[in-house]
Amino acid sequence: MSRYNAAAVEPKWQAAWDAADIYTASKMDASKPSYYALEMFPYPSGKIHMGHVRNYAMGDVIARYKLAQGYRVLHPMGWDAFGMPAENAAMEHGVHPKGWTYENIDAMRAPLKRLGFALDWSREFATCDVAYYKQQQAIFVAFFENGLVYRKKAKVNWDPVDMTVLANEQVIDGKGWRSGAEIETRELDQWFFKITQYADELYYGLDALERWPDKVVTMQKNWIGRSEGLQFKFSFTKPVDSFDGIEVYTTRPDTIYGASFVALAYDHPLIKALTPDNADLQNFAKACEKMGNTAEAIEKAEKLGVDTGLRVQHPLDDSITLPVYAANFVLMGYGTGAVFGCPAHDQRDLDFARKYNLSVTPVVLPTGTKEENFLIENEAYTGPGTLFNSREFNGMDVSQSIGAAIETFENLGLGARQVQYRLRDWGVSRQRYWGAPIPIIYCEDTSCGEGGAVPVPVKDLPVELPADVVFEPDNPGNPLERHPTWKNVNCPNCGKPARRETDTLDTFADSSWYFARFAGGQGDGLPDDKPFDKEQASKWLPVDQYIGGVEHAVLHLLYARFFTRGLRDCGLLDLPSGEPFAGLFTQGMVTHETYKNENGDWVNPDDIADGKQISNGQAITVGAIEKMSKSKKNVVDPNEIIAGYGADVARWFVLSDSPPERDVEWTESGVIGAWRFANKVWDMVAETSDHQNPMSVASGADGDALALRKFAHKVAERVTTGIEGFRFNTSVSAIYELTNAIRKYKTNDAARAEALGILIRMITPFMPHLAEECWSHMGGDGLVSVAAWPVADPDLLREDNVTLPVQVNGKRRSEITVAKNADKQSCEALAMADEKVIASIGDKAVRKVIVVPGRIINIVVS
RNA sequence: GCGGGUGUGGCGGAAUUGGUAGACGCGCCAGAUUUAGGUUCUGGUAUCGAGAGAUGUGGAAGUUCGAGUCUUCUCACCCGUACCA
Repeated sequence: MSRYNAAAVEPKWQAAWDAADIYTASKMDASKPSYYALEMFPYPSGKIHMGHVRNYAMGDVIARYKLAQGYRVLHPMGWDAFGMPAENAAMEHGVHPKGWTYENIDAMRAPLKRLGFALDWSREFATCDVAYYKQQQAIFVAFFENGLVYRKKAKVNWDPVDMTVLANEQVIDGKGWRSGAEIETRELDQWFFKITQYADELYYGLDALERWPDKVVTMQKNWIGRSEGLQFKFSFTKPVDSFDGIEVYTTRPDTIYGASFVALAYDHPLIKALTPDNADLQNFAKACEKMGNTAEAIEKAEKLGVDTGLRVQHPLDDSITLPVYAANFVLMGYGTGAVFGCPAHDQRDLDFARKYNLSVTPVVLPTGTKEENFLIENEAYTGPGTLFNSREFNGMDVSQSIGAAIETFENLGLGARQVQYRLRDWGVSRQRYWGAPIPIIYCEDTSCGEGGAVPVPVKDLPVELPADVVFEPDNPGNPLERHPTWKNVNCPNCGKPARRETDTLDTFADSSWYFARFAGGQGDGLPDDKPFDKEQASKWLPVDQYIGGVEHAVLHLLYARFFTRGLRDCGLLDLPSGEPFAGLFTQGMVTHETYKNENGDWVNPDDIADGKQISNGQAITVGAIEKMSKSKKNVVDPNEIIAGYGADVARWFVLSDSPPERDVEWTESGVIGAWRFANKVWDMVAETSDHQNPMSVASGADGDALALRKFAHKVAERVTTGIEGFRFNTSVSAIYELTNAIRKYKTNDAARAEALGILIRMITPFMPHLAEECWSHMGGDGLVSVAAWPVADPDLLREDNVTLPVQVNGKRRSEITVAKNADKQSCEALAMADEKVIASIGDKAVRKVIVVPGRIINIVVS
């Protein structure tokens, strides 16, 4: 037999696809229905890894399947190319971020092409292309003009050594992840996108996303954190300078009669006003600022506070007064930065009350509990129940009393219903070079523009990154800031001296609209005078199927949902729902065993033979199965797999066995299995020498030939539903079964040709090169990549006879074969006559016989 | 703590309206062919039992003629999140 030679076959068909130009959306018949398949575009680190292979292989199955079904498919590829690693490389190796990035892109494009994905490369771009960030700046200006961008002072994590702002994720135990320096909190002018303007829409829009994983929807809902409650004001018992009360927010206004104190954040304006004259508050503020914000620190942190000496009146009974505390568990960033404490029904408040000997008055009685038996000790009761100790609310159920309490406050003019969000506006200023410059000019005349901030007129865009910047490892900071001339400009408004904003945009902005630019191509290219063609983009969007890692469940996917709404409201995009991705799939990771030697060092699998490390002979221990990562040395390089086994084998492997949403473990034996399968398919086709048309239909077949046809059509049905349901592993196993069936069927006749034709077309989305080679060998017309998807013939799916299991008391004892439409009586008669059934029943009495036509027969005896 | 998810052979996993549990692949066992080297082919492979048979989907209970699937409780692991008022 002849071995399938992937190394020779794969480039041949890739060239054929290129020559026929079959994956370019603009070349496809515009009258066909359109389908937009997209995988999250890669960061050009320089190397593709197995995670990429799996991600793009999944998208490719969808794209090729839809192509075969007659859709006009857009399946583009590009590069998420701005970001820190390029600047780190610049500092460490003295290279320019731009050169480093474009070299990496070239290094990654080649293996992606070798994998044979059905990608439309005509729309390729990198987010660091001037043409791209020029349009991103235009979007920024449009957002600015539509009130979606503003500037404010904000607290940031400032690294005094690297001289930059760090994201929260980059602060580890209060120290900078790179410099190790103690991080300071600074107030800096920062640009913000007004994502909170869409908080409600972003929240409720999630409910319409039926083809999103529940998990992601839940995570986004939690992130947006919508809550409904009451905001009202406590009045002081004695006047306080320049404050006429304390605004608090609560979701439990029903527990107002259980209130025993009011607590404010240490940085609440009222506390700040009191602090200069109060040593206790000064110490307290220092302690609060020091307190870590790691999960562990918060867990352990004791509920602490300082009595301010101020007292407020109970809003519904001014004879009751409550003490006012500064407390470390109240956050200025949420609600009003002030709360009332109801210790009986909130654990945090209870801990605090016990510490400072404040009263605990229960006001919610759990259903079925007697008042005299209900005691709050060290556990607050947060469950449902009936109000008591609450005057006008007594006897109400918690669920109705919340609304009643809000109404009471509103009627008395004391407060109002209020919706709160956890979501904050998106700070986009980064003190970095390798990003899109924020297109703002600060005029020396602060009456110009908005406080001197003037957006760069669209005609003056792009604000291009200067090439001549210096990266000094000892002087990190922002090279744009250090550039001798770049920031010096004249105000576009009034011509007075001005300076450029030297901050660049958060790179999450880059990935928030790239899918629209892909979709908004015109003719052969992407427009240079606008972000995207409105008509084209509106036609393709939303993306029909988006695929990527679950690590983007919140930030990227939320920012993109914000951007499409902003683009819509700026009139740039016609997308009423505002939703960029109609279907989302989050795929699992590619994992691999890890290995350690006697020193406890990670060992590369290549360096292991017979349980010993080749380079030094040390014994190897097999560790946990983990995500492939350089640090754990458990990475398998896709290039080596492609070179050794071929792209098809790599693709087939990452899609078989594990369900797509779960992790798949890369194993050598699994790869060999995939490789053997590819060879089996090729052998079957290769021995078919008389070139029967793979599109043929063996309509006259009977006997074994008919059985094979029926089976092939059944498998076609299963493979199709597997792909539709994102269960590629089940499609793969169905394909295996068909392969086994064809191999057992020895006759080289029309039925076999038909079954092979179905098989080849079904493996096309998974192993397109092998499929083309087989198709060509069989004498199929044109390219199988554009051949029609096999549709099961309903006549062949229908079975005339069925085998029914016969149970006695729920245990399977025998089986009978009956006509599909046999009536209950005849089924029962046949079952009762079965020898094994008779033996099982013995001398027991038959109580009941259940016949489920086409399914099962169960005989109940006793 | 809260939210979400997952638990099925030696392993990855099938079983999508409650109806033959273990498809398919890997591994393993036996045989055949070939033989130097990622062969190929045939058969077998949940567990206990010689056998008939019994048991079996993390555990316990329940609903049902019938439960991997539904209900309640419970255990383990994974992911997300964190003083959100």
